[in-house]
Amino acid sequence: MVEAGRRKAVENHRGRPPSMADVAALAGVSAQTVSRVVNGSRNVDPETQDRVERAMRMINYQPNSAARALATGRNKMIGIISFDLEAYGNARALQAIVARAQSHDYSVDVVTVKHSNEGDIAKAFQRLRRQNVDGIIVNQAQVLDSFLSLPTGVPVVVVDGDIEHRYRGVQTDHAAGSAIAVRHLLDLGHETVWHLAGPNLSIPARRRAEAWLAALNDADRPVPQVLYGDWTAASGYEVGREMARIPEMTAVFAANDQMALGLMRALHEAGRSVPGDVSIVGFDNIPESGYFLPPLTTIDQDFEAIGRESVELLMAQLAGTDTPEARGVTTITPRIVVRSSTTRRARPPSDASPRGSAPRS
Amino acid sequence: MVEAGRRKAVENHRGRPPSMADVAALAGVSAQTVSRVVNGSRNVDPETQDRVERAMRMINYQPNSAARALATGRNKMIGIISFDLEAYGNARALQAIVARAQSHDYSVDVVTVKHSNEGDIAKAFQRLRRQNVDGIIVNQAQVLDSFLSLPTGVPVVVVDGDIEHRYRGVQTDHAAGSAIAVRHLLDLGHETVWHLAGPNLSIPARRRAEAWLAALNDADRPVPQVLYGDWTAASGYEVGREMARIPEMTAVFAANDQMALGLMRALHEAGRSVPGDVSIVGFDNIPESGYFLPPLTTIDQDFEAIGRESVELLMAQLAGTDTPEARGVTTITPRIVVRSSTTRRARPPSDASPRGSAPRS
DNA sequence: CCGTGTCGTGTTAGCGCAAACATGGCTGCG
DNA sequence: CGCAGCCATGTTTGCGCTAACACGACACGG
Repeated sequence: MVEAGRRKAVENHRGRPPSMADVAALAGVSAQTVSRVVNGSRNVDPETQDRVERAMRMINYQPNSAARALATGRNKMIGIISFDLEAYGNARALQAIVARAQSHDYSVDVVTVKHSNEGDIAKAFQRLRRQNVDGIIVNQAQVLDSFLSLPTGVPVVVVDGDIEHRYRGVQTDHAAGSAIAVRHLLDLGHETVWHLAGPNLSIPARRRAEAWLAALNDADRPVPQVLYGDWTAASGYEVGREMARIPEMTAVFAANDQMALGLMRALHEAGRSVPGDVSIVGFDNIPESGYFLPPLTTIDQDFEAIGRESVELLMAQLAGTDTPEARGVTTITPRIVVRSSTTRRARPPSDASPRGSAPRS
Repeated sequence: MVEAGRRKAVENHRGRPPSMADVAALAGVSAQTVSRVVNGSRNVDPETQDRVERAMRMINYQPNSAARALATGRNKMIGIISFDLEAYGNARALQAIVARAQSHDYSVDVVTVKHSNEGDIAKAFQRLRRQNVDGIIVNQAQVLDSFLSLPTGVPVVVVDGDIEHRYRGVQTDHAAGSAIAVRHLLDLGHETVWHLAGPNLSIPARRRAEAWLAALNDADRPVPQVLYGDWTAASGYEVGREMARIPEMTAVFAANDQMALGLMRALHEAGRSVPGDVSIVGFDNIPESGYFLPPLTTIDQDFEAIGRESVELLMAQLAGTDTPEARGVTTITPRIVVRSSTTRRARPPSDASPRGSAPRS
């Protein structure tokens, strides 16, 4: 009986969910008036509005978004193309974007892409276009911008993508973050700073590596060879075992916290203490990094800001308040979080002892 | 000119994307025949099919999913309700679900819920219903099952939810995993095992705590007081500072890896070595856990299986091949990954002499 | 040679909604 | 007092697609 009542509330006599026509019949008005109430049109008599709203509640009416989309051409839905969600940064950015979109009453169609080759990304775009999304946010595109010339027909915002393309973008200021990290280590008296980089395909990884190089050049320091990981702790550990054999290495800037963790373990196993012998700075400020041994000094990215800005940029384009000529990129500035993995260099470079018999193999 | 050509390919003369009618006109057939080609109907002359396909490619036709949804009542879209994506397990499960749904050519509408109170979840359901999703997967519902009696009108699959409800479910066998963890520690000679639990609101947390208790009772061991964290490393650290003051504590089962990390740091600061003085087992096997100091013994969850099973269960219901009476829950068995954070108890409870003064780091 | 299928295709109608236009009652102002 | 203008509401139409049915051509068996 209760069950029957519940069914009744969800389906009308035609065995389908209630439509505007059902509401209209119940409230004694036309379907158009129901539509006006649903969409908050101003020109509705308060009493009529009340009657319609009561009728909607009575049969538990929900607007049909497909019909609305068909009639208006808009869907109140944005698409997100995202890569590996196991990566903390990607998941965080996705979370922030979804939350922000919801606050605008937009739904989110998420497409994940395993490999960031052009074919897979083109397929992702096509899938989203079929779903009639109103706009697309590409989260952390790890490829060059060639795919971005695909005709999508909808506004696109790119997060941490290549700056040279024709779409709106949002990005963390990787260069500023890297510069702060390098500066921090140099200020602690280290002769130079080594770099454990992310995969060269990744645009953020390249930006961080370039900024590290620039910061060393600015300070007129020797530039050690770059070593590459793939963002994982495992790769940090592998590369770290090689790095541990370099005696003159006293400071490392790792391109993310996971690789820093792997590096720390490798150094620990090699008997080199952090920060006693080697100071380390990470990037991302993952929630665990404050509890590593030792707690990691790192660069904090503001993912909330990335979500906020990317959605707002898309909304502005949807509303037409964003001029097409404004191809700018919104930049989010990161900040350093100093913990215990960095310290003043034990043997200062100024005195008689050999100073940094520079790079190596 | 190129630009104009591109526009032409995306829009027809009416300033809208090309429709079936446009394809039909170009191919010299009716719209219905185009529909048949698009949907792979068998009763189409190969030559006609070829002509239609060529026409579609020529004007870059994409079916309009809103119109299809309106006409058929199906949307090729499933909804996912997910909680905090910063939590590794949630992000992993989401990733797996999305990937699996895509392989069925279903799109995914993701709704995130900040607080798992009934109101917010009801809103999430409503939002998905408005978007006309064909089915819903609730990822890691952290509440009791009262909300699950909401009339949704579509099939629902619950991941790690309460087993007592009327929907299909998929879950990791938290009980089995916890039992393995406790058994592992007892087998190493520990008198009993302490438990650092997740928040009591969480169903997986409660299951793990209950299974820990049952395992101790089965082995007829004393049951220490449960201590609660909130899944974060920070909470593990806070609780850990208290735990470090309990001298008789030699083994801890932490309900996830992050809390285990915080606990390890607290013990380290208190001068108690892991695993020398205290052995620790975590849960989840996050990618970083193999690089903690020491590498963490933990219970590995098969998130791929969770994604696979939950989507398949939903697809079966959509296809009608799942009988409504079959209200069972698919269970995924986890496995232990033994690393260095656990070792044989240094001072065995029975004899006098210390046997095997455990290795360190 | 005519019924009965089957196959390829066309025609019609309607899914639920909102844009555009129509209508009729009322207000306000010269 | 009469007409312009506005307000609340109704009517018509079509968004793009597919279910259901219609239709002609041809095949085959009795």
